[in-house]
Amino acid sequence: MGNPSSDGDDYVEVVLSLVERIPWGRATTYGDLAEVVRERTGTGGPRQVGRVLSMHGGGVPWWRVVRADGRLPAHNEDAARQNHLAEGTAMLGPERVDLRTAGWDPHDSDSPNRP
DNA sequence: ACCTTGACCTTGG
DNA sequence: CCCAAGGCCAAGG
Repeated sequence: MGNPSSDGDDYVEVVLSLVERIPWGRATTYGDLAEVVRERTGTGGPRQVGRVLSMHGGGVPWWRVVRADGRLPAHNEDAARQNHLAEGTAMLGPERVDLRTAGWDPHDSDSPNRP
């Protein structure tokens, strides 16, 4: 049943809950995340995911969400880099996550993937 | 209702 | 690899 409080809050909750599930040392993209969120809430896109993280990302590992090409978030690249370094995330360059290895698909949030 | 902005994506040169 | 253009979705002025 729906929580009639507000759809906007629901959207935010869905995004944050998914971001919290991204495993240590892995990463996913705004686009893939938005795709799953859209299936659950019926709305939103990559930019909306970015908006949510910019406003409410303080309590979740936001640095594990990167752009489609693996580049770090466009406003906190420095902090993101430090976190990935600490997590030992597979990187291609100093500013790019290796999604081929560290990529995590929010669709398969139940099982491990991409060894 | 129109226009601008933004933690985006994809394609083409 | 770098750059530009068009598309996309919602919020705020």
